[in-house]
Amino acid sequence: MGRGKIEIKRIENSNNRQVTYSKRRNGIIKKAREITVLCDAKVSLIIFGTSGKMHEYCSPSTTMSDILDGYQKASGRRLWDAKHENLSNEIDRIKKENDSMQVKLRHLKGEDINSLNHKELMVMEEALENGLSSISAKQSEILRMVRKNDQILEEEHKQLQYALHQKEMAAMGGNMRGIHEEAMYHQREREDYEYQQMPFALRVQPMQPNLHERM
Amino acid sequence: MGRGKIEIKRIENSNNRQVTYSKRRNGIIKKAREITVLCDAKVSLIIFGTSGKMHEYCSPSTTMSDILDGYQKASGRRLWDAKHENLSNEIDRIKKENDSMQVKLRHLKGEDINSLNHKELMVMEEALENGLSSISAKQSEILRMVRKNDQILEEEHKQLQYALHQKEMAAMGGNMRGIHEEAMYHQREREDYEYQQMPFALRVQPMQPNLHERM
DNA sequence: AGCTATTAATAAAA
DNA sequence: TTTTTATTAATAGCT
Repeated sequence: MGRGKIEIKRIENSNNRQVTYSKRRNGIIKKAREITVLCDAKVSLIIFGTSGKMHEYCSPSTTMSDILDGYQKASGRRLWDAKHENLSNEIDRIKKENDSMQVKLRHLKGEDINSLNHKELMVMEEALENGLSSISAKQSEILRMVRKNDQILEEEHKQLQYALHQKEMAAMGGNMRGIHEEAMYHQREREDYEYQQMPFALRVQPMQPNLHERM
Repeated sequence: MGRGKIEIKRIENSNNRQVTYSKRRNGIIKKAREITVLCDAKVSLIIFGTSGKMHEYCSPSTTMSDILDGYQKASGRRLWDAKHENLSNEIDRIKKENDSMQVKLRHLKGEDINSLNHKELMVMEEALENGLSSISAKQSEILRMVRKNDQILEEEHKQLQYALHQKEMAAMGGNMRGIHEEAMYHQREREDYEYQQMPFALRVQPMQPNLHERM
C-alpha cells in the first residue's frame, strides 16, 4: 500500500524508518479508535519509538488500570507481583538489619545481656569504654572552650569597667568645670578614638559564636 | 476499504459487529507486529471485545511489565496499587530508622561525636556508664558462678579421691585375705550403698550445665 | 470461514 | 514534519 511493496523487516534507512514509524503509529491509533467505536471494544495501546517517546491510546469508556486489571485476570500473569515481591524482600532484609541493630543498641545500654557469653561481654565492655573515653574527652574539650570563653569575657568586662570609669571621671571633670555642649561632643569623639585604639581581641564581640548551641 | 464505505459509529447489527471486530482486531495486531519489525518500536496492545474475551500483542523484544513501567515514567500516572506505594513508604521509613540507629551506634562507639552538644553528650555518657555497669555486673556474676563451680568441683574431687582411697584399701585388704569372687561382689554392693548415702550435692554431676557456652 | 469490489493506508518523493 | 499520489493492504458485504 504505497508506491512500492515493502518487506516486513527492519527499515535500515533511519530517515525512512522514522517517517514510516510516524505514519504507521498514527494508523494504528486510528484503527484502535475505530474498533472501539465500531465494535464496543476496549483497547489499551502503548507504543514506544526508538527515540523513547511514548504514544498511547485508551478507549474512552475505560482506563489503563481497568484494562490492565482485566489483562491480569484474563492472562493469569501478574504485572506487578514481581515488583511487589522485590519490595517485600527488601523490607524483610532491612527489618532484620533493624532488629539486629536494635539488639546491639539494647546490649550497649546494658539491657537483655543475659543471653551474652563472657567473650561477647568483653568485646562490648571494650567498646563501651572506648566510647566513654571519646565522649569524656569531647566533654573536656568543651569545658576547656567554656573556660577560655569565660576568661575572655572576664577580660572584656574589666576593660569595659575601666573604660566606663575613665568616662565617668572625664564627665565629672567636665561638669565641675562647666563644659558646654560642643566640648562634650569632642569628649565623646575622644572616647571613640580610645576604643579604636584598644587591642582587637579585647573588644566586645562573641568569641565562641556557636558555643550556646553546644550547651 | 470494503464493498462500501462505512461511517465510524457503533455497528448496530450484532452479527456484523462481531465479524468486523474479529477482522479489525486481527488487522490491528498485524499492524502492531509490523511496526515493531519495521521501525524497532515497542508496542503493548490489549483488546477486549464485548464478549469479554481478551486479545493481546506485545513486542517480542520486551515485556508488558517493561512497557507499563515506561508508560508510568512517561505519563507520570500510576498504574500500580496503593499497595506499592505503601511498601515504598515503609521501606523509606525503615531506612530512616535504620540510619538513625546507625548514627546512634556510632555515637555510642565514640565516633562522629563532633556534631553533638554538651547535653547530648551528657545523656550518652550516662547511657554508656549504665551499660558498662550492667555489663560489669554481669561479668562479676559470671565470675562468681565460675568460682562456685570450681569450688563444687573441688569438693567432688576430694570426695572422689576419698572414695577411691577407701576402695583401694578395701581391695588391698581383700587380696591379702584372699577374698573370693562372691566377697568382691558384696564389696562392690557396699560401695554402691556408700555412694547412695553421699549428700546429693556432692555427687558427680554438672553443676552449671551451660557454663562452657557462657565462656 | 473465503471472495472481491472497494476503500483506506501508506511508501516514496517533494 | 506534512502533503501528494501511485500503489498496496485492509476489509465490508456477500457467499
